[in-house]
Amino acid sequence: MAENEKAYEKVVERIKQLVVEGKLVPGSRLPTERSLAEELNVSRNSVREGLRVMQNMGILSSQQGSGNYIALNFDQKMTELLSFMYFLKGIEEEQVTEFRLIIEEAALRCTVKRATPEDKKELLALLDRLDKARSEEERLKYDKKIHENIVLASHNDFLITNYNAFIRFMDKHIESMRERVVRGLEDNHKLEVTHREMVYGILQSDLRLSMHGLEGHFGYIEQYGSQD
Amino acid sequence: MAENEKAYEKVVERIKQLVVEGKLVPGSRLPTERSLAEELNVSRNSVREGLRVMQNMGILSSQQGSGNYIALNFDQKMTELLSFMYFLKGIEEEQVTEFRLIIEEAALRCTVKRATPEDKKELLALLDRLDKARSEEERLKYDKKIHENIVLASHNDFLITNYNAFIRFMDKHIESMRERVVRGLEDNHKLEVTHREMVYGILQSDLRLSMHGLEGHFGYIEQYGSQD
DNA sequence: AGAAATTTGTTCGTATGTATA
DNA sequence: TTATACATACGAACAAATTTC
Repeated sequence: MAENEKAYEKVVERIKQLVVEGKLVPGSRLPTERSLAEELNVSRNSVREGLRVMQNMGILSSQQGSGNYIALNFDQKMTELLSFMYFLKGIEEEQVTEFRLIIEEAALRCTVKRATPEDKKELLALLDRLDKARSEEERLKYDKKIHENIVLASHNDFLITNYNAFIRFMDKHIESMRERVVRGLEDNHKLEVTHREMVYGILQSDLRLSMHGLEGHFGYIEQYGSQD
Repeated sequence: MAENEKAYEKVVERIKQLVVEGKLVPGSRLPTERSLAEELNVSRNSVREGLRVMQNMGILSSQQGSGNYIALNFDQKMTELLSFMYFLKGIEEEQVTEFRLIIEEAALRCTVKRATPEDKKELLALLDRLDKARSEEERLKYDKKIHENIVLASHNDFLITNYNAFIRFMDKHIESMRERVVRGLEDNHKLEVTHREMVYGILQSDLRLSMHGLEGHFGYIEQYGSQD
């Protein structure tokens, strides 16, 4: 046999196989734990170890008394996982800011081309709320939301997933960065102008205006945002 | 109690906590399964379910007879996971090509600024081998390697991880795409010129030249590479 | 080198809570 | 309501690999 494969790996591979073959689609009920155990010649505990792995990846959900079902809502789990891995890797600050700019710049290009009327309406609403916000806490909230919605409006799932993971990973870092930028600029006016340019550029499909806003935004980050 | 948290989730959270607190760093040995079980008031089976989840995420590795350890190299598992998730998401072809261009364009910008003499030497060597390659199989190999090394030379871990996952996920797709492009262009000469421009641009820190090569490359993909 | 202790790998049996017909 | 099927969870046992003395 020469089976170096662990028992639980058999289970994971079997489920993956069924998914890839299309025999399991979202909503499908998996074979019961007992029947999987019998089929793969492993114990039920090993089956459970394998199913747990898939469950934690967001690929299936378990319902006690009913069964295990293919779920396919891994966005959340994926985000969680990516952030934790980035944390473990301990990536340098320079790379972090660089990557954020890369994602946002790419998203902006897509969004200017592709934003729907609904996207535009939402962005305008957020800009308005940011404008009327009275506390720094509120401004931080809508600042974040504007950036997030620009990425969402790119309608590119790769960009969206990466951005979500990144933001989750960097949340605290970004908050303190905004603080330093606002302090450096003495008030938020200049910063808000950059948001306005980004959004108006999207509304008018004017890439140059949007990019000018983004470059200004990250220019301030470079100028005032660094930690030391 | 009203504990909705499942037993294995306790374990995952505990390990994460230890990592975040810095009590576990890459290479550390975890508490034994039995001691974790006792500490968290769960059975050893539940502990194992939790550890399996972490193991499959690439966060830890198990050695029979020795113990469980926080992993040193997450990259491989991370790549594998990302690829599978991308597969499951079933992302549209348009988004795929778009994302690839985004990553490679961003990497090129970084690499032109940041490539080390070793990076440049390696790229030049690969270009030479691509030039001298006699079979289409060999050309495909060095084509891939040049793109990969350009990303590696960006020295941005986010970009590198994403590219690796992406390539793994899209490997077959990219191979057949190159085939169609070469057939469309009738020979590889034009395609090789784009590689040459990218690499020479990096050697001479000439972003414009590099970008011209990349744009040409993806232009051919857009023109001939689509599936239908 | 070898024996003992430790630790993970795997299995089985049992009890319990939940969903479904 | 009852009976059945199912996941959840625990504990005990032994095998296999590693470490320690």
